[in-house]
Amino acid sequence: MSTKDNQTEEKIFEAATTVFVEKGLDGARMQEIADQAGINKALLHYYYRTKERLFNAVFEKLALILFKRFAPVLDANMSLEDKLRFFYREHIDFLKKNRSLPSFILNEINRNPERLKKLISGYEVDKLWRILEEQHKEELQKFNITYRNIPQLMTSIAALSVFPFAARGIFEVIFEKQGISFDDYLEERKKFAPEFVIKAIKGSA
Amino acid sequence: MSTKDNQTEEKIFEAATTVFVEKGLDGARMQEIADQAGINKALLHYYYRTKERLFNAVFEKLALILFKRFAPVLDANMSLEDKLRFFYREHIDFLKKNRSLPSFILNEINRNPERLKKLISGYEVDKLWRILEEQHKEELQKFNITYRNIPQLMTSIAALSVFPFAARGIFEVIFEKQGISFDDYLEERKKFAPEFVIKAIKGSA
DNA sequence: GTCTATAGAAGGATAGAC
DNA sequence: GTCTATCCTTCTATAGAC
Repeated sequence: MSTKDNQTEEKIFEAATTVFVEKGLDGARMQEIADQAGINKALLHYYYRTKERLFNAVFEKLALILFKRFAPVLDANMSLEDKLRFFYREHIDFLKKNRSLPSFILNEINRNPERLKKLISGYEVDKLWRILEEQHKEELQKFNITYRNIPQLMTSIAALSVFPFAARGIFEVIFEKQGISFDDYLEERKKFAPEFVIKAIKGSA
Repeated sequence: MSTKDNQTEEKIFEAATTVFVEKGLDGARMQEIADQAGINKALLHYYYRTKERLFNAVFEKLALILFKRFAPVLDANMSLEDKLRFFYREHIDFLKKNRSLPSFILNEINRNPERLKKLISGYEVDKLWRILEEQHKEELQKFNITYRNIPQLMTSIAALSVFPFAARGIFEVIFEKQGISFDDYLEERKKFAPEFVIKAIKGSA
C-alpha cells in the first residue's frame, strides 16, 4: 500500500467514526461520511465495499478501546482502594474526551448483541473477575464480598463511571436547569465515585 | 370518536411502541409497524400523518412512564433507608418487565436532547432534589451529604438500577459466558443496590 | 486511486376508490 | 375508516471515464 492509500483510508475511517458515533448505524449516511472526509461517496465503497463493513471496522475498533480501558488498572500493584481511585480518575478522564462513546457502544450492542459475541469470542471475560478475586482475597473476605456477588460489585463500579455518559443527554439538560455544570459534576465524580464504593464495601465488614 | 377508531389507533400505537423501542427511530420501518398492527401502511399516515409524529407520541408516553417511576417513592413516609429498599425493589421490578425501555429512552435523548427539553419544560426538575433535602435533612447532615453533592448521590442511585438495563446487551452476553443468569442477577440486585447505597452513605458519617 | 453519473431498491407519503 | 396503487425522494451501490 502506498502512503496515499493509507491517508485516504484513514481519513475515511476517521470521518466514519465521527458520523457513526453521532448518528448510529441506522442514522448515518454514506454521503455525510464522504463529505466529512472530503472525498467522494464512491471512494467509500472502493475501500470498504459496504456500509456494514465500514461500520464493523469502526465499531470493533472503538469497542476494544473502550473495553480495554477497564483492564490495566486491575493489574497494577496497589491496594483495592487505590485501584478504585486510580480507575475512576483515568476512566472518567478518558470518557470526558469521548463523551458519546458509551452511548454508541451500548446502543449498538443492545440492538445487535451478536457484534459483542463475535468480538469477545477469543477473550476470557472472567479474567477481571479472577484478578479481582485473587489479588484481593483477604480484603474482599474482610468485607464479606463473596465470589457470588462479585458481578454485583463489578457492575456497580462500572455503573458509577459509565452511566453519567450513557445518560448524558438527560443529565446535561437537568443540570443546566439547576445551574450545575456537567463538567464540574464529572470532575467531582472522580473523587466521589471511588469514595462511594470504598465506603459501601467497608460497610460490609 | 367511535369505538372502532380507538381500537385501530391503539393497535397502531402499540405496534409502533414495540417496533420503535426495538429498532429506534432511524431503524424502524413504517411497513413493519403496519404489519405488526395488522393494518395497512396508509392507515398509519391517516392517524398520525408522519413517522416523526407517531414516534413523538410513543416517545413522550414512554419517557413520562419511565421518569414518573422515580418520583412517588420519594413522597412516601419512610426513613431514607427504607425508601431506598422500596425504590430498588419497585424500580427493578418495573424495568424487568420493560427491559429495553432505558436503552431506548437514553439513546433517543442523546441523539436529540430537544425532545427532553420539550418534555420537561413544564416540570420542576429540582423537585426530587428538594424533597430529598427537606424530608431527610437530619439524616443527610448526619452523613455529611451536602446540598452540593446531592447530584452525585442522585445520579449514583439511578445508575445502580438503570445501568444494568442500559448495558443489558453486554451483561447478558458476559454473564452467559460465566454461567450466570441475568434474571438471577437482577433479583439479587434488588437487595444489593440499596444496601450498597446505605453503606456508602453511612460511611460518610 | 479518484471522480461523475446513474442504476436499483427502499422507504415515507399521498391520491383516490370503496 | 380502510384499502390498493403509486409517486417521489433518499440511499446504497456500481459502472465507467480519467
